[in-house]
Amino acid sequence: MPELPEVETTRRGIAPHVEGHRVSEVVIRQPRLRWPIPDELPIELTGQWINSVERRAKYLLLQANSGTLILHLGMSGSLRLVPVQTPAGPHDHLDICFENRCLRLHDPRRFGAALWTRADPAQHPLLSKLGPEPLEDAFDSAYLHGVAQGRKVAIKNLLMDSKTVVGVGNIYANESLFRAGIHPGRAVGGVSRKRLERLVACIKQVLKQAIEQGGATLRDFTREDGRPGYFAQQLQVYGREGEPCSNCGRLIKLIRLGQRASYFCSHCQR
DNA sequence: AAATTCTCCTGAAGGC
DNA sequence: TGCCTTCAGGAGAATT
Repeated sequence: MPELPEVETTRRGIAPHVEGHRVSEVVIRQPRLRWPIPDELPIELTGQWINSVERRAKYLLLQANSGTLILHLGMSGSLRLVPVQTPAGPHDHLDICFENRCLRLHDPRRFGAALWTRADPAQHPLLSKLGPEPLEDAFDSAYLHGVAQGRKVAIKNLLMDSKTVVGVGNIYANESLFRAGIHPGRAVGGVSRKRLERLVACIKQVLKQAIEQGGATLRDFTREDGRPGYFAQQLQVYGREGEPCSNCGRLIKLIRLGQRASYFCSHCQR
């Protein structure tokens, strides 16, 4: 499931094939996603040059002259670059075609999105209330300490709340907390400033490493050329219930926090 | 206000 | 083998 590293991997993969290229055709095959793909998208986007491909949280922003295509991969979405005229299969929702290639959005579970805005995308309702990017300096221990003050929500739930920090989904929340030695269910208000500082460092570290590895391929995610990401093999707790902790050898446990699977070592994480 | 639950959807996996 | 049930999950909406 695409989290920040997978979306960033996708961005880096498609950018060279998209930036500075002109859209020759837009084909909506199956408009039903989280929200319908807007009918006017082909008229708005065809003929436009894509100036840049940026990422905000898990959204990809394809910036054209008159507006921006906002893409989200949901949990099963992927973007592939395919030769023009490549036959489409099930769950291929959208093609953005250029001279030599088509950018194809594939999303079986349809939690993704493809939207168009003529305004500043940062002001779009989906983006305007997002917290800081985890890899930017604004996300530091002072900020997290301020957010955590007086709250009793489980720290893992706070990390996965996009108002706190964006891009950290279930996989990387679990991994970050393991690296930081913090129990995922701990009430966030009671975690010391020093431990929050370590957590911030671990979040940045695990996200950077995952990006270097091309993201983690679990189930559906593939890169723009169809290759998998290789970070899945580096995961130390996610999906490893019953396996020995890589640090102490005790068995990894699984609990549910906010309906989400939370994996941890009860010896190493307190 | 903060925290929790619900909801969308479909493929995979497990049970019998 | 095959049908049935359960589960996974991002994130906005609804509810407590």
